[in-house]
Amino acid sequence: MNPMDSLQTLEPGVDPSCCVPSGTPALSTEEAQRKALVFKALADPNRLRLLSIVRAAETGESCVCDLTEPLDLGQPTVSHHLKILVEAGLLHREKRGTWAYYSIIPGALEDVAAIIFGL
Amino acid sequence: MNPMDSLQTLEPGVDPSCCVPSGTPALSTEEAQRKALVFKALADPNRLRLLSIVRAAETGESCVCDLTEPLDLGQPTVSHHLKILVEAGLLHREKRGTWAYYSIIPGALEDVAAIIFGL
DNA sequence: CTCTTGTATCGATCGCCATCAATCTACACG
DNA sequence: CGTGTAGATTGATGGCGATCGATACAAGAG
Repeated sequence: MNPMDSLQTLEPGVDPSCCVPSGTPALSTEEAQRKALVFKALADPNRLRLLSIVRAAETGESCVCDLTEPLDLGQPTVSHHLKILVEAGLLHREKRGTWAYYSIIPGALEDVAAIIFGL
Repeated sequence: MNPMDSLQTLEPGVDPSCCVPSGTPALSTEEAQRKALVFKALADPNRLRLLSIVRAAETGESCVCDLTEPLDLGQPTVSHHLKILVEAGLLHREKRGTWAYYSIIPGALEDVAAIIFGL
């Protein structure tokens, strides 16, 4: 479960799906599983709202305390959702002092769109 | 649970999210839930493979019997996955004779990408 | 060092979902 | 009509995930 490993390694040059022969479908089992991870992260309403809030923030980043209230969720739950978004390669976590600031990784949303069109 | 109702009504002109005031986050609860439905449909490896196979088909459509084998799943399970994809507004189902043919709804993938960039 | 505050982790619970076996429906063919 | 086949539906089951309360960890304030 290596963080920062989902979107980054999605389309390496050695991707065997570029010219799939036959027998196996266009998408291999492992590829499908890896790509599904990103959509799993997006498949929760509260996580979509988290991304929306973080993205709409003026500074481009938000700390957990700013995210707990508008979602009407407990702090552990919000922290859990943020972790999932980080592991999916969508959010970046930076701890400054007591607070943890989350921001959208540049290009992450474009990468997700690329997955969709690359099906 | 009205089929054909997920992606089609995603961006009507009256979408209240275009100029959200404040207080509530950028994404309302209902909006987030509706948009999450599409990603839920994409959040399963086997469903991603289904989309991939249907999309790669020469005729642009496939029947269930062509999809059961490459996925190594039972026929009821494949039928279930296809239903979810249809209800998400991603696949179109057309029954001709004994067979049911599934094809990707034109513009559906573009609509999903629009959701991502419109967060 | 102690206290407080922000955040992460743990453990448990509950509901949803993926899957299968069995059954049902619809259609084609004699 | 009966038979066979493609597909959908149902019911049951096992596992994963969303949520919470409690707790642990980290860092600044005093």
